Amino acid sequence: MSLKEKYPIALYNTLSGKKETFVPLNKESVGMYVCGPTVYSDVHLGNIRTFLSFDIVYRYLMYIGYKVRYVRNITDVGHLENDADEGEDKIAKKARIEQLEPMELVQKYTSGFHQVLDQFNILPVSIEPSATGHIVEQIEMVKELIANGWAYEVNGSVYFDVSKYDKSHSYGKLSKRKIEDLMDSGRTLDSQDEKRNKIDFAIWKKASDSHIMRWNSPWGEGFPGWHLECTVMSTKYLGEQFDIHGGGMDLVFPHHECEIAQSVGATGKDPVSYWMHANMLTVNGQKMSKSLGNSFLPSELFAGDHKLLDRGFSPMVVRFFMLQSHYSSTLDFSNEALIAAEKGYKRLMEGLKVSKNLTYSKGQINQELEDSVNSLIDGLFQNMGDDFNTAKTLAVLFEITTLMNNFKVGNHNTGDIKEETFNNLIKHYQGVILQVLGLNEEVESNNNLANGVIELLINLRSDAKSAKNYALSDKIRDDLKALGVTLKDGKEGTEFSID
RNA sequence: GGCGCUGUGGCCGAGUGGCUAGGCAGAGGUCUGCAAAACCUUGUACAGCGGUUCGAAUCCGCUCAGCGCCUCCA
Repeated sequence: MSLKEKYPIALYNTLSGKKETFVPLNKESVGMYVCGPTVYSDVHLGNIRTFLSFDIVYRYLMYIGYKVRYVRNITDVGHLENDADEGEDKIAKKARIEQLEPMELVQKYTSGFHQVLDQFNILPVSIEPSATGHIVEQIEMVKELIANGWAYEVNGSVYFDVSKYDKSHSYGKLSKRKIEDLMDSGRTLDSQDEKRNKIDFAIWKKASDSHIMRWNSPWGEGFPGWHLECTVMSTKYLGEQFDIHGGGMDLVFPHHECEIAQSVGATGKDPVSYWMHANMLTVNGQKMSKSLGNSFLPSELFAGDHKLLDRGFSPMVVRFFMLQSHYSSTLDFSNEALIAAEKGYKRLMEGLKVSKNLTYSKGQINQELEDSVNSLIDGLFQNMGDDFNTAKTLAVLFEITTLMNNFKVGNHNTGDIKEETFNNLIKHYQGVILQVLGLNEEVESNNNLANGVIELLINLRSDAKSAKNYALSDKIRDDLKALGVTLKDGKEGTEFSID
């Protein structure tokens, strides 16, 4: 029985508002689409949280045996600066400010994005399509939407007719909105409007004379609307219907709502089985966002170069910090919380190291321990399978960590449990930490010279201790500590760790 | 204004109607030449007020506080 059969997954579906048992369209494989960034500036930590959340989903699905095609787009055109369908394209505007060709700008921030993901050990996705690479497909879909009667053209722009769509399908079913409320709330556009109704959205926009990013289309030169790219690219790479669609909570409306309307309008099918949304990272209770000016850049975090931070924190500490909460809860970012997370992370990494040095030796089976170890292993999968609850999974990992230390110290013998159980425990303890949660050991000094010198000092200290020269032995210990090398005396001798 | 979410012990943060979350910090102990690490033990909790129930942090109502979406945003 494979892991994915043994441990079914329940996940919260925004569409139904309930936790549902995950049943993929194809038994062995999963199609997942996540809305990627608009590459007009550096990604901040809030963005990272979302991509991390889905990295966990991706990793766990693979760990339990699914083949996953994970598509995450790069938005490099179509996001307008202001009110939907008004103002300047973000990419074009930033390109002008930075005096770059739009494509240069896109390249710059796409590279930066990848670099940051890599630092956080977020795996590359299966396919990473860009909006500008799919203009032809987008034009095709606009044509289909017009042909199917869901869209209309005005002065070279094409809009989706939301009111008409709502008469036969329910627009707003994902975000639980009623079309009447939408009609009489929100801001009224002050400029002339080509749209039949204010809630209609652009799927193709005519390019003004000054607009640089433009393509030929049956409606003249223009560019695609924001929501269209995701519908087009998810359909192209995952099919008209696929399993999971994810993104940040702030994309539920209007972005994902519009995606559903476009898919249904174009293919007649509801595109997604499970909609998942990651909650926001907050700072002092407020959403971290560029426009509020409270965002942290990864580089500021690593260097501690931010007014709210006393010092820097490593990417893995931040990853651990984020995994301590559930993806669907808001998470508040603070100096104190990071310090606590750093210690917890180190404890877990020490446990990992201990687990690597344990070997099994046969003994008398302690049935009570045997049972509790088996339920710990089950707990790992049950908690991950319970809507990817990394917080609960970490709690189990810490319990196993204590057990690992007990094996090491001799409070328990590895032979107290069956060999098969022991091997299973080690395998999944390490597997969940490294493969599923993606918590790597930070690159310790692989410098042989440094390690050799530290070992030498440890030996000298040991000699000094034997000679009861505690002044010298303590000096060695304290001076090494000052350099960031912590010595730990144990039964088997002295170990060290480098901060 | 409309729709929705949150409020847990010193801090962060899980949580199924009845059974220990976990991490960090604190207290006591074991080990140690002393420390550190590790191990063992350990306290204060569910915003307020009502209600449902044999029993609620967990369900319902009201109040207070904070937040999100409704405009670009992960």
